[in-house]
Amino acid sequence: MIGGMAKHSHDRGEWRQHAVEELRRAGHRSGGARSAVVDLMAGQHCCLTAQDIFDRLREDGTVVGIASVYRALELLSRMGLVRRVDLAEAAYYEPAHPGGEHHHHVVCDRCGKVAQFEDEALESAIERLAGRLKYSVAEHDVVLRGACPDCRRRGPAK
Amino acid sequence: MIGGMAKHSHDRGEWRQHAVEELRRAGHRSGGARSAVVDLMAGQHCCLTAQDIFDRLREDGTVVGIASVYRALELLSRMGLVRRVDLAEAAYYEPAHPGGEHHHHVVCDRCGKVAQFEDEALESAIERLAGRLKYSVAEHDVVLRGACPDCRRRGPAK
DNA sequence: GTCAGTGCAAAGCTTTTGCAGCGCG
DNA sequence: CGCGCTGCAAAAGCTTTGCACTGAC
Repeated sequence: MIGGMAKHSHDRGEWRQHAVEELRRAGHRSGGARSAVVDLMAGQHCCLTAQDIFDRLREDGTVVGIASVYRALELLSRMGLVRRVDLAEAAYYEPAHPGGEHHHHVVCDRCGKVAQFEDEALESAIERLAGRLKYSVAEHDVVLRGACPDCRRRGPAK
Repeated sequence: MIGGMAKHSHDRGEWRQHAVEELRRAGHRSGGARSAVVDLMAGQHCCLTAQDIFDRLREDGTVVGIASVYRALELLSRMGLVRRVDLAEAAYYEPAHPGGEHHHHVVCDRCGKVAQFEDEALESAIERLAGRLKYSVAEHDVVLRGACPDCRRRGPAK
């Protein structure tokens, strides 16, 4: 359940279609840069930085301005279509699935590798706790930090 | 290792003394800027940005370079004496209490106000979940986002 | 006396913004 | 054909780094 196994019930096209539809419904036109970002994001199950997205698009031969990548992510994020996760180095973005499907992240202290996990007990603890706060809680993020299996095996740091 | 049991009432001086001691024990000399940061942090129970610290020190008549504030926080953070919390706008720092006393944060989407909470059930959910991961988890952060009581009362956003 | 700690200024990064031109609808 | 989308370049934060100087030990 950690690394790269894509075992989501959602297939990529589903999210892509949903996103495109929502964008149009909100009155947005379909330009090249944002479409490219949406297409790329549709193939992701975990998080990428704006720079990652910019680089991957370029590798694929789709050259866009990085400002447009940021603008697209900002819009998608504001519309709830992507989720933004702020880590120390930069902001990461990943497709948000409407069904409430939902994961969080573990970051390796040493090499920076990010993995994801899901946990039902965690979610319900947060839900219950949120009900007791004076804030009306809309979202949440959990970030764990530690040593990934590789770094762990390589022995204590430094 | 993760959760604490009850909440200790640490007084400020206790943390300050502990920090000073640890610093000396690690072979660090005692300069003006870092001491000022330690003194200020000792009086905090929740998080401040580097800029906040810089400003408050200046208000108190203690003028230091902001680079020194960052250097002090980086060191204290690396030594586990302060905890660093990365939010969208900037990094926040707060004293870390050795006893495992431990809280998390709720951020208002609208006005940015940060509050804190503790939850035993949350801590143990995280502890249990961490045991199942391939990473060896050392730390964790939980950030909730939503509307604070004031913004909530002021009615739906925008 | 040495060398860690400090301040200032400059540089580095990520992210945002201004603006002119292009092209979707 | 108007206005939203885009790219470029410049600007705007936050944070780090280079360097010379000061002061703790």
